[in-house]
Amino acid sequence: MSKVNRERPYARALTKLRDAGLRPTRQRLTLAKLLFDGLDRHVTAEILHEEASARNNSVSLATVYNTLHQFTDVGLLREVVVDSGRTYFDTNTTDHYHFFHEEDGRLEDVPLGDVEIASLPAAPEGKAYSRVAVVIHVKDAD
Amino acid sequence: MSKVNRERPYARALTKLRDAGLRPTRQRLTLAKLLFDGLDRHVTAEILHEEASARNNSVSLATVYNTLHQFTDVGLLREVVVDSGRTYFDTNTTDHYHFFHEEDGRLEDVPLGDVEIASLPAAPEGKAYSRVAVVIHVKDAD
DNA sequence: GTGTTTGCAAAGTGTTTGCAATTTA
DNA sequence: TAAATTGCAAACACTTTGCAAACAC
Repeated sequence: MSKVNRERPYARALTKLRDAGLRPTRQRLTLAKLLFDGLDRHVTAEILHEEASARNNSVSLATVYNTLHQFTDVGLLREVVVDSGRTYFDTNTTDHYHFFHEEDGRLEDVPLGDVEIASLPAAPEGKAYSRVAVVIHVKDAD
Repeated sequence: MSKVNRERPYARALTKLRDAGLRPTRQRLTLAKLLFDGLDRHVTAEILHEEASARNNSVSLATVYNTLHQFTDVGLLREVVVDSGRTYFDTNTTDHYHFFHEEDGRLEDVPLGDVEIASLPAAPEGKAYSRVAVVIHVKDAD
């Protein structure tokens, strides 16, 4: 049973990489295992870099950046902009929104169905919608 | 008549600063005149710095940054996050949303009434809403 | 073996800060 | 003249890049 628990994340990561056409290198596997653990995650390059180091699977920060962008390019991740000066990557690539916790800079998913947008303005002349980003800023209640 | 046209922006800028309790220095007046020209503007520090220089009213970039933050602190401006790595400041401090033009990084106001949000999720336990940011990304239509 | 990937260190952006000189009230 | 403000240059945080060494197939 311990064998199964150890191997499932590895198999999942391997499949993700193979399907995306990315060589399953040690570094990519390390990061993929950290990212695609089954839960929706929101990470910065620095956090992911630290997590890899903490597991004795160090990946250089430059490679973490490069890998996050590669994963984004092939659709495994999505970039989220909530903070100028820090880039967040989201493992949930489906349409959805976010809570942004102002106190600690944490992001939390809000399912698409939890926000009902009844009307939107027409797109400007010659323009088409690309996507609608909704960030609900929350802070500690009094 | 030319006199009136030249002086009105100056008077408006002066009033803005006085009301905010900021000393009307040459630099603040220059930036206030550029910002509060009656239209809603979305600027970065670099753009504003260039505009001041172009009018032979140079303000050092450090002062532009400091001034934008001071204006924000006293409520004359609002910060908008749409792009990690670049801070935009908005002269429209009322509640409203934005179009973000993906091609050129330009921001455009969307009046509050043009977006109707019929429902929102409950704020997480112990949290309260701070504000809801809506950014409608648009791109050139085919 | 050959092309891909990695890691380092250097460079690049956008932004902030310490402090002496200047300006404002 | 006392306190606030400015501008410079240096420091900063985050990110990207060039290139030689290491790796995957």
